[in-house]
Amino acid sequence: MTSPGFAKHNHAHCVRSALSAAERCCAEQKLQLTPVRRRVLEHLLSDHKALGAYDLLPLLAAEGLGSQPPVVYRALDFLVRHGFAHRIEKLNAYTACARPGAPHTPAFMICRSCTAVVETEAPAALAPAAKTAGFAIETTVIEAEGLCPDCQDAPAS
Amino acid sequence: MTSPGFAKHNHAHCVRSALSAAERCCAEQKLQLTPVRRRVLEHLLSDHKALGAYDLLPLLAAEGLGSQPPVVYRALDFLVRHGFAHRIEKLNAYTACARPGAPHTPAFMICRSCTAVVETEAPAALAPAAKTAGFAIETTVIEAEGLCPDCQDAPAS
DNA sequence: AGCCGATACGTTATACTATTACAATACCTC
DNA sequence: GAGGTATTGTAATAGTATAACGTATCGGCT
Repeated sequence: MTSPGFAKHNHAHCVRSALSAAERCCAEQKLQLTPVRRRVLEHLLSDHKALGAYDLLPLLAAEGLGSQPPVVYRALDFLVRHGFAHRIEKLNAYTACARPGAPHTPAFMICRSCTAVVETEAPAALAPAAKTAGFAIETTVIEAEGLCPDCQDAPAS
Repeated sequence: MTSPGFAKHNHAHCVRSALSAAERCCAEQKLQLTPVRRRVLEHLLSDHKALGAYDLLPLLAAEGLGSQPPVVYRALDFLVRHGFAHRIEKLNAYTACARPGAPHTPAFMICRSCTAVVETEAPAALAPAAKTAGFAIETTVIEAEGLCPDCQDAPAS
């Protein structure tokens, strides 16, 4: 499966497959996909956008789950640590992973107009520079901000 | 001049040349390198590390300059907008630019142990993916976190 | 059954990062 | 020297994240 990009797609399928991949991974690794964690992941999947922790909080509260910041931060930490979600540094926000289960180094394209976020695979962009400098890379952040195809066509709103 | 990397270098020269480049640019473009802005830039240059806005604040206050957040955020905004400094998204912090005046797209290597930050040139890593997706890139964030050569040798402190 | 350790959740308080809004000042130009 | 622009000073507040503590639940063990 290639990157879906900004194109329309069968989103219901997209959500289902991500959720079942997460379930499978959790089962294999004896991780607990608890109600809080599951609901946070579902909210992140509901749309290809990034949500801030404080966007998620009222959503959880409305469902009778914890309504204090640590609840959602812990769920996000779990999802990020196990590769079911990613943090978007540029937005201080979080988005569901497009390839849960498969280890990968993601890169993101962020539309500044409609806030859509598309995940793609990161080329090893800094490997040569790191080698030269003797720097041992552990994690990489690659995020591009700009305009998605739709928002280029429909300019200022 | 190639990227200095993490190697030792003549830091006094490094500071002087960055400052005079900033002065030259400001003169050419009729920008004002005011005392607040100049001191912030000097603090950012003093070390190859990233400083948070709230690290700079007491430094300015000790010099009789403004001591409220907007003062330092405005100075940082000026420096970043005109290419004299960069924001490190991963750290919510700011670092002096290694090539002031020359337009460029920077990438960073951040040591998680000693917090040193080295700037290098960003390859156009996402250009192919963006082209495929029809995405128009405006700005790019590329930051690698890991261990610098020194901190690899001297492990846990 | 009772205990233990590990894991997750609930809650309070607080720390850290950033911006809005408005007043005061300086400087430049005409 | 009047008006306009850019900059700074200051107070208040918004947005993001974590520390610290207690409680609940579950599984394994004796």
